[in-house]
Amino acid sequence: MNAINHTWLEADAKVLPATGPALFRGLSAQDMDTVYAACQSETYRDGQAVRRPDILGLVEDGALREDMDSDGAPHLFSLTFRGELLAPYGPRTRATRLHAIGATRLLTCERSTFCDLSLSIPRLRLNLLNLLHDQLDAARNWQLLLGRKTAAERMASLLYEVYERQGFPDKIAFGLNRAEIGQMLGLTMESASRQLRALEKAGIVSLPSRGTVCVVTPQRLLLASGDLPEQRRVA
Amino acid sequence: MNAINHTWLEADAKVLPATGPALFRGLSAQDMDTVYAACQSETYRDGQAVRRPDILGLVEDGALREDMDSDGAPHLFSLTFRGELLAPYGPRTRATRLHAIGATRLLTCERSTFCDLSLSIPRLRLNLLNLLHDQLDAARNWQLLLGRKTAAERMASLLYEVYERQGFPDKIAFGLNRAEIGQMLGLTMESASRQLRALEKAGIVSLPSRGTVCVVTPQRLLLASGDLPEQRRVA
DNA sequence: CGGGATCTTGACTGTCCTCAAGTGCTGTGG
DNA sequence: CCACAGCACTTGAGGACAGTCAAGATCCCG
Repeated sequence: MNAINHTWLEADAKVLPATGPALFRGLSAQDMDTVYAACQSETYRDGQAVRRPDILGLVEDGALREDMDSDGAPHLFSLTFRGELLAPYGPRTRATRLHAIGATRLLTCERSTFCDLSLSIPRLRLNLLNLLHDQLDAARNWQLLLGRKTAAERMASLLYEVYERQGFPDKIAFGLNRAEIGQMLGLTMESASRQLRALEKAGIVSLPSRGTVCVVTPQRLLLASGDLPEQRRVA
Repeated sequence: MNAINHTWLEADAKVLPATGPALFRGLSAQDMDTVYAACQSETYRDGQAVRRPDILGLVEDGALREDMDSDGAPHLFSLTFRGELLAPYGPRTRATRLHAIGATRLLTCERSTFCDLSLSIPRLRLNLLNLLHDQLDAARNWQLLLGRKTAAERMASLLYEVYERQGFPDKIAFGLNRAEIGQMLGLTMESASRQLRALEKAGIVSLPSRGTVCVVTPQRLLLASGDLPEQRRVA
């Protein structure tokens, strides 16, 4: 390793604890002040349409759903939770629509503002790049889910992933109905319902009310998702 | 639009015709010389394992396959053709392996070198970001394919996509067997074979030899892929 | 020409989708 | 407080599509 100072892709620095959003990893408190001063925070009600940010959208609170129009009807495509970045859209991105799930706060930034910010805080660019990589990873994992998993494994995977991304809460508040869960998993409403009930009957989750799921035995949920390395079949 | 000059995310410039790799879009001939002087060009034989580049890998000639290990056995996951960029890997990327398909030339660049390059050629950073966005788009389209398409539509989609990405050649040389085609599409070898033969019987493609597909009627192939907007069912 | 790998095809099975009926929430109005 | 309507959800029966298993055909190589 040479010691040249690269402003764009610098090595990891330890300035802030790794608690906050990944976008702000490694930023000093002073940097954060600069960022917040430059960005706008927008608030949305449950179900309200969200304007897609120019380049950067960070969910500060609540959650966002992204719906895609394919074959006529819109269908739920992805979720973005608190602390996560909205998937950016490139020049050739399919049209999707954003809506708030519950009361949601979104930190956004104009393209030009972000450019200025990233000039003074190079670390921001590195973080954005890493987040893009993460999103690519996530998309690939989802490809694995849709291409190679059974309905039961898909449901378990989705539940565990949401459980994990929401920080292992007592109850995960989806705000999604069976049809929407099915859309994410490439399943019908009926299949989604059946799989969810099967997990409930197995004692892995409980369904106290509509749109709410409690994970009772996380290990067994993870096991059911087929993502544990021990499950690999012998060649 | 204000006229502030942003070195990182500048507006489109027209310096070179849009023929070459998207990574070099908008670069002057002089810039290109700088890039090629800084990067290494590696040559691989058919089937040879490819060292994953640090940050940047551009396929100058040939093609690369990327295999992922899930549930024990490796399976073909994605293809990168001439002029395209290798999907970058983030801090949390699943382990994948790269192999050349046919004689392949790969332009690579050290992380530090790329940093230096992008300092002197800011446009390079913009292009890289746009390419990342494109890859995210592609991953999402593939999610759509795996989640919502039938076997027949998947096969047609794959063929048309490869046909398009290879520049509409007379014959597309896959270099893949039925099992590998199936892996990409979330199908078995037998299903892949059946779907290919169905397209052949329908006169949409011809299969002159193993690993080779000729697109006879591109329109009908595109139609079979289910990606034409006219096909959208009325709500 | 022969051997091995790849591909094709058929019969059967299983998973998930479709269609349909029924159940249980939730909010509203009497 | 109850009746009711509307909606989401559940459950079942049957069917379609893709997977599995197995046999046979074809190609490619030496």
